[in-house]
Amino acid sequence: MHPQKLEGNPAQPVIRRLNALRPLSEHGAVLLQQAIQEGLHRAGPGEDLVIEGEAVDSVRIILSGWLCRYKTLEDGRRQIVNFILPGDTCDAHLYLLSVMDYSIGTLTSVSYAEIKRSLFEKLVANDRSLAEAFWCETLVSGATQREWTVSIGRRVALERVAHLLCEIQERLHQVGLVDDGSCAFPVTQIDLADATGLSVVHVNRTLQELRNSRLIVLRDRMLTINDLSALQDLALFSPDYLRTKRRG
Amino acid sequence: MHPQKLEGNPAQPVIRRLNALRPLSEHGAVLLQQAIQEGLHRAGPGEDLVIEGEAVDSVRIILSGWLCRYKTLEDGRRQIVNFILPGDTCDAHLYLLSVMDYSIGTLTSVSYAEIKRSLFEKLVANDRSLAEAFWCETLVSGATQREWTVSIGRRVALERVAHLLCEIQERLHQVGLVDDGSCAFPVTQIDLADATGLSVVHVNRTLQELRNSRLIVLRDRMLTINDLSALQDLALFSPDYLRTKRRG
DNA sequence: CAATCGCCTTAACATACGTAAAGTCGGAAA
DNA sequence: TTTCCGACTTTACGTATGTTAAGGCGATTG
Repeated sequence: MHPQKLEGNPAQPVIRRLNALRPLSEHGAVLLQQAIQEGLHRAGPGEDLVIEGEAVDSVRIILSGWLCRYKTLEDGRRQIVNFILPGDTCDAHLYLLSVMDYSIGTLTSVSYAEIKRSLFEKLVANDRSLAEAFWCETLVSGATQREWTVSIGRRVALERVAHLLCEIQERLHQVGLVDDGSCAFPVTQIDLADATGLSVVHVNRTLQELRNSRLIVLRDRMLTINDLSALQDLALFSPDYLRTKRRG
Repeated sequence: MHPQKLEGNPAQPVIRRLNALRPLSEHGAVLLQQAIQEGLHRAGPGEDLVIEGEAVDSVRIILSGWLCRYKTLEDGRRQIVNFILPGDTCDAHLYLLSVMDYSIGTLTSVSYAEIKRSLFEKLVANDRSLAEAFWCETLVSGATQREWTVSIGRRVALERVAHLLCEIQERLHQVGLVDDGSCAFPVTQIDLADATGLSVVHVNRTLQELRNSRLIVLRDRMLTINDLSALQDLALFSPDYLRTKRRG
């Protein structure tokens, strides 16, 4: 599947992402694109696509827009455990479990493809490269979750916020959504607080500090990282966990 | 595979655990036991079986003993991201990625089976129930990682420590290693601190508080939970994420 | 037997971060 | 236009948790 064939194709970020994890066969890419075309959906901002405790019977592939996975405690405390970005697949295999252990909410309006479990299983049965790519995605998402555990457990606020910004820009970069250090960043400080385990006030303080040291510009839902390597050093960020090289 | 066939069999906890995730075929259970018999190993306490940044080419199934997955930051800060208990499989599919994003260290002496990637792939290719069981294990471990993120991000110290104790006893219970509310607990307070994102001193304070309220007894590497439902309430613990029901 | 070591415990003190509250600002709605 | 609302910002203050330091105690070692 060559890049030039993908221009203007809504499946572009997905193919690009999966290809990076595990090169797709021509056949697999075609199958996947068909399945995506047939399952197109949209949702507005602030909607829940999946609710904790319910069963799901399909896989969703995000074509554009941002979402997050989150869990809530009985008393309302909320923790975002992951951001879901264009090209990401939600829950590629989670229908194997009986119920979801988290909710998925949209942060922006999103377009996505919903693929029924039966069709998804046919896809991965028919093309090994697809099956492996989806599994790699699940594994990388696990590695990301571990890194979040480290971040929240051991990084101080400044490092933690910086780390999250680095991660997001690295991931967007992989699907071609970073332009000269700038990318969309439609995350409110409330969301940022719920993602980092901090309070909103402290997230605000921390962002001010990053702004004052000229490391970032964050305004009008746009993030610009002025000095990526300085920010990465500050955050103790290494992109390895997000960059899976193909392996024999 | 009936329980009575497993008495004194080192593979018992593994079969038991996988069976709960996805009932194994007789054929699959036999294949697995053979593979385990042929790959038996031991390690002492305080050893690293896997080191962050290195490649692995095999899967390890823990038969007895405790381990943990951990990551370290450049300056030495360390975060345990998971405990690995008897019956658990390490990294069932992680050889798909090029390098490990974490280390695995032993907390006690352990016995385990090491299965080479090539053999493991034959196993799962030959028996669908095995393949699905291992994938379910990976998914449950992902759900656990998310719960840890919530715990560290949003639970206060007392809840957090209590939650960890509940999780561990639930998991040990599933493989038959809890006897009347008591189980082994070979985790130092240093480890506990690295797992909860707290300092050792504060872990100590927190344990004192749990002891003083008569919820637990923790002494000589043995943990007894006196009032499980009180502890679970305190921790906002729900075992759902660890209890995967089979699904059609 | 003394010496050492790892782990646990406690105390005193420091601080990163949370909470509460109020004000600003821009965009959407009426 | 006016009103409203959500998000951002800032201040003042409180506290959960971290840091440093020291002592105890059992197990191991020489």
